[in-house]
Amino acid sequence: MSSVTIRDVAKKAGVGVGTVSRVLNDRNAVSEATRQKVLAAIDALEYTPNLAARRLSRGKMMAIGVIVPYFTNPSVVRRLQGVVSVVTGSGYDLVLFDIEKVEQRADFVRNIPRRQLVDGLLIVSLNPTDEDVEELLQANLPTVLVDANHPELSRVRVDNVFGGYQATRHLLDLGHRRIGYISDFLNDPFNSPVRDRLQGYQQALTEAGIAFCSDYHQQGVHSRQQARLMALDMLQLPDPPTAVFAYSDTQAVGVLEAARELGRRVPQDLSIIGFDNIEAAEYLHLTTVQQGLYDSGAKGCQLLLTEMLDPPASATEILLPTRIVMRQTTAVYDNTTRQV
Amino acid sequence: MSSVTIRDVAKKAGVGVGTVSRVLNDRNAVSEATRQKVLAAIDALEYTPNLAARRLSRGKMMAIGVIVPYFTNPSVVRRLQGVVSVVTGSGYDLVLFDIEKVEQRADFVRNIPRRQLVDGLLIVSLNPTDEDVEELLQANLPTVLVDANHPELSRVRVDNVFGGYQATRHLLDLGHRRIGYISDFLNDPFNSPVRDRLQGYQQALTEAGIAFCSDYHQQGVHSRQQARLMALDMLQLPDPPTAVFAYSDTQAVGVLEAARELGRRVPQDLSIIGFDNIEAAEYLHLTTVQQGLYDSGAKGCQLLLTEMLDPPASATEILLPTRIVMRQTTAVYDNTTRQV
DNA sequence: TGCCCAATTGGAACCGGTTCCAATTAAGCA
DNA sequence: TGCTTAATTGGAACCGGTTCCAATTGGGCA
Repeated sequence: MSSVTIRDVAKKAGVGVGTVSRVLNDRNAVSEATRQKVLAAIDALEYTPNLAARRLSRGKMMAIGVIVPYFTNPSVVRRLQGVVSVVTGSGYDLVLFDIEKVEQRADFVRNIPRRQLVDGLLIVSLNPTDEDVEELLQANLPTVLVDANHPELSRVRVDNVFGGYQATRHLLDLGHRRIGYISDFLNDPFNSPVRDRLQGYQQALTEAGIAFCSDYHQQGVHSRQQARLMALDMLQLPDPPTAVFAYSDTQAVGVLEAARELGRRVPQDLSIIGFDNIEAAEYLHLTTVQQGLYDSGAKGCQLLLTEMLDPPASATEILLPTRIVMRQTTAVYDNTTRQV
Repeated sequence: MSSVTIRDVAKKAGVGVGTVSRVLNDRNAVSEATRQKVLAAIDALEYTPNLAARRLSRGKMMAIGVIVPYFTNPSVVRRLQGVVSVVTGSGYDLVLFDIEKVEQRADFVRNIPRRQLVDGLLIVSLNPTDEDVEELLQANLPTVLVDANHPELSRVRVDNVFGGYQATRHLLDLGHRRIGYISDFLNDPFNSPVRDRLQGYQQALTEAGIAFCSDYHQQGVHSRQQARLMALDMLQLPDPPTAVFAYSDTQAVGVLEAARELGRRVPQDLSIIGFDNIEAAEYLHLTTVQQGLYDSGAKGCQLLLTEMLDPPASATEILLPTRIVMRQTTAVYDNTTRQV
């Protein structure tokens, strides 16, 4: 509750407030003797600058905002961890906004710049609309997208078309011909990776001379449970897929559960590949497409800090690589040992 | 970059700044006609109050801080989710501090109250020292602990002694007599649950007339990998335990891996029980002691908001229940079917 | 009609920093 | 020694709100 102000310090040290401020901010136009006097006074009074006042007069909030959707999603949490690692020690504070409902999104994106709450903004796994971007640019608020895309904003992401291609190609290379894709809803305007990966999936199929079969694609809300239900359906088709590509590891786990329920052995009877390489993937021995979740957050945050210092002329794009992590849920398609 | 201020609005509306402020803050001492004029001016100028200025003059930051250690820990993340759910929509912003190194802790706890950055503080899974508490109380900063303990601070937690007792008792009830405990380091001053659960474990053993055997307790840094190594050791003792109680689900997964590596069937040859009931526990079919992770965050945050409004005379404690969630990693001890 | 009180309203002072400008001091040089 | 210039320093003005106090207005009542 110490409301000792800079004026108290100035009085105690027998100097002017400007001098104290200069000492606090390391402006070097202060003689060593004076500096020592001021530091002594600060120490004696246990003075700490009031942040709100500093922010007001500097016009900077010394905070960066992070907008995160569906905080329950492990891949989002992992990206956030990357962000946190960079923010901690940058001198900025991290203000977290969670979006659980679609309506909240517009509110946040609109209000954050207006409220002048933060000096920079990180938007994770959420595609902004053109109007959002307009608003952001007009407010002159440095913004970086992580795992999201818009031509006018700087961004860190992966090539999801290629990722989907890689996953599908991996299964094709193992000899699979009937390959399912279990995904989030395709028509979610804020989630473009789901469409990109489908595109990669279709590209790989086409390349292999296989026609896309709509029975082999199911979409639903993003959850293990829902993925399980969709997989249960798909695996009970008259001519079920021998391999499934799941949009996320979370969903792949649902597929794994469905397979177990139906008595299909993985990988002998069914190959499963996920996407993300979340921590659970490792101990479930799930083959997956790895993307640098943590890195995307860290890199995005670094990029933001850089751009806050000197605003770039145009948006930069950092593309992180994806790669297959082979574990034990995919195997060569071999009709002779199959039980189904 | 609209720097339209309250004075612009006042001029435009032809009223005084005080009146505009009153309209903004819903003080009802404003006539309807004036209110309309002001609102029209606000609309026309697209005015939004400057947060920093408001914070400075009100002396409130409208933000709550959350200190979180080891953000990588799934149980911590889950608690944080609970916190986020309550903060969102409370009108407060959430400022997140991550502590990865022990040295950081003191810095944070010391500096946060001083910097007057937040109006309330939530400390998750980190026991404050007496000095920390002294500092906090002196700064008059409302603080609530989540999954941590100190008699002078309000807190939301579980009875870890009882939780440890429950877990061990469950194994004893299944007929096990050689029961291991795999845990974090006991001497970590900031982690008391690890000692509490050990106490419960020992209590249950004593009650069953079983002497505590130090070979059956291993401690190490909190990670799946380390738990795996410790389990590997313990399971290769001449007279290995038939059941293991792991301090956390994360560590239980490590034990699960060790068992698999050694060819021990779970639960036929080895029973494993974890603690927390994190999401992964469900799809790994891990028997565990459930504690309301999400709830603890939500309740803690609610408590904090309440106490920020009217400071309580003394600290409150909310004890959340724990209960066994039986899944498929524990079974009756039956020597006849054992392979080891 | 005149007086009193309550409801509104205007605006100065304040919150606690930063910054800029003018003033003072000291150093450098002829 | 006198003058120029650079280095320090003090402190008023400012950032953009809120709040309090004094002033104005209008209604109710005798």
